[in-house]
Parts: sequence; C-alpha cells; structure tokens
Amino acid sequence: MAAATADDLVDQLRSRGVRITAPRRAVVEALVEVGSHVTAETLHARVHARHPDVSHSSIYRTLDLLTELGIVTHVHLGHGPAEFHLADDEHSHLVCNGCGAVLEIDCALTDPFATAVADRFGFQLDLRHFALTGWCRRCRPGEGSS
Amino acid sequence: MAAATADDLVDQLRSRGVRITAPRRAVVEALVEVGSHVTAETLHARVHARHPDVSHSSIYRTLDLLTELGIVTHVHLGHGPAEFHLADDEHSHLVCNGCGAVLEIDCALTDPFATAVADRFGFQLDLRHFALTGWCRRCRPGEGSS
DNA sequence: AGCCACCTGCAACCTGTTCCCAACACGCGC
DNA sequence: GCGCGTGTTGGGAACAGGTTGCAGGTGGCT
Repeated sequence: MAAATADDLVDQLRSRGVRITAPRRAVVEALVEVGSHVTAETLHARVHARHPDVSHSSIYRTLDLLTELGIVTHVHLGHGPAEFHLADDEHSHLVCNGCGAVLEIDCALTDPFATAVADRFGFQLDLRHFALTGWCRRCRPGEGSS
Repeated sequence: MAAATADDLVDQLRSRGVRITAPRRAVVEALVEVGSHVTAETLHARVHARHPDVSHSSIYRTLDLLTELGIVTHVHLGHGPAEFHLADDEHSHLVCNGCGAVLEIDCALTDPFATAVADRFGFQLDLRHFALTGWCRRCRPGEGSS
C-alpha cells in the first residue's frame, strides 16, 4: 500500500533472486514515476528516453516478470492496449465509450455485486482486470426506454 | 425479440434500403444458424464452407453494417477476439480466467449494481459489451484473505 | 577475475482487424 | 427484360498490439 520507491522494489526483486539489469531497473523506475496506469508503449517511450537501447521486448518481458511476482498488474480499458500499474492499489475502472474518460471506483461499491455473483454462480469476480464500460454522465444517450 | 429467421432479417435489411448481396445473406444465415456468439473467424469459416469466395473483409464489413443497424452486437470475452451475436438476447458474460468457461448471467442480477453505479457516478454501465472475468467454482484459487 | 546461466536487442512472426482499389452486381428506371 | 450507376466485393497488403527465437552480452556467485 505504501508508495514504494524504485529502490525498494529493486531490493525486493534482488532479495527474491531476480537478476537486476538496466532494463529492469528502468522499467521499475518508470512505473514508480508515472504512479498510475500506463500502456506498454508509453512505458517504452519513457524508458527509451533515458535508456535508448532498451527494446520493447524487454519492456514486455519485464512487465511479465513483475506481473508474475505480483508487483505489477494490468487492466484492460476497453478496446485499447493493456494498461500496467503497480499492484498496490485496488480499484475497478469505468470507461466511457463516448469520450474515453476513465473513472476509478472503489471495491466497496462492487463488493455487493461480486458477492451476489459468488452466491449465485460460485463465480469469483475479478472486476479489476477488465474495466467496466458504459456511458458517462455527459455522453449517456438520452434514453428512458430500454 | 422473437427468434428471427434469416429471411426475416434479410427482408428487414432490404426494407431499410440495404442492398442484399450473397455475402450479406450468407452472414445473416450463419448468424441465425449458430444462434449464440461466434468469432469473426468462425463465422468466416462457416460462411466460407458454402460460399468459398466470400472474403473475410466482407465478413467484417457486414458485421459492421449489422452492428450499425442494431441487428448484431459483439462482446469481448477476455483476451480473445470479439464474439458476435444477434442483438436479441440481453445478458452479460462471466468468463473464467482458469478454464475459459463462459457463463451467461441475466440482467436481473446485474441491474442493482448498474443502478448503484448510476446513482453514485451518473455512469450508465453497459455490462453486455465486455465480459466480466474471474474464477469459476472449480478454478477459483483457494483463498479466503483478500 | 572468471564463469555460466540468465537476460538482452533485434527482427521476424502472429493474430485480429482495417484499408485500398479495380471489377462486379443489385435493383431502379425504362 | 435490359442497361446503368453506385454501392459492394475480393484479395491482399497494411496495421497494431503483442510474442518469440536466436546469438551475443552481462550480473553476480565464487
């Protein structure tokens, strides 16, 4: 939960036996810097600015590794590419089909629904991995009928 | 609403000024036949079996057209390709991250949640366009903590 | 310092989807 | 029934996001 520094995370990786390389350090630093979600491409751009020879495969491989270790997760916001972020923040996303706005909603609001689904289907929802889409206040079609 | 036949749909298209061509008719027929969701690729395979010279661009174009006309919708079941189906059935999907099983859930179960989100954020959820992912009874990790 | 396994960059590949354009054919008017 | 104009088609190439194989480089243990 506490906002970890890049060094903290690097130490954590090292202590877990992960070899620390320039690309890996760079990815971790970039993730900590942006603080919220970024696409792999954006992350690559950021890393590339300082470390021009880090390839995008390394970005993906590192994100993969960090995901496996539970340090990073990614979320799919609608149709675009996946967005990655540090796994220290638990919320779901609402994405507007109209304007693309992203709202973050707390698990408190989704829990009753998740519970209902679990009760009924024995299905444990993970509402954090895929965004919920729809229409925000300004873009919602003026509908009253279904 | 009622299970429309391919001919019904074709008539409907024609009366809306849509030019009826062999590929379009074939796509409509295939959609009616399968009855549930299909990927564009599967649909192409089905159509191709009877009409070998229908290209996959026509499949996509026709699906696009039908979507615009509200006859077809598509749903994204997790990471795979989009799945298309006739727009006469209103339900959401639960997709298991473990085994890939797809459950259909009725809007009755999702409505209270949609209402809560609308009340709180003025955001009108569309839970039918993207599946909800998670873990089915058999695949859910044996967890009790968070 | 040396060594080896692991990691990297590159570029090719893959999948799903869209675009382009010349040829074609639907369906209207005659 | 027939011609014509325009909207549609097929085929393949382009595209975007993501993955993979390989040969060579490098971290970190000794």
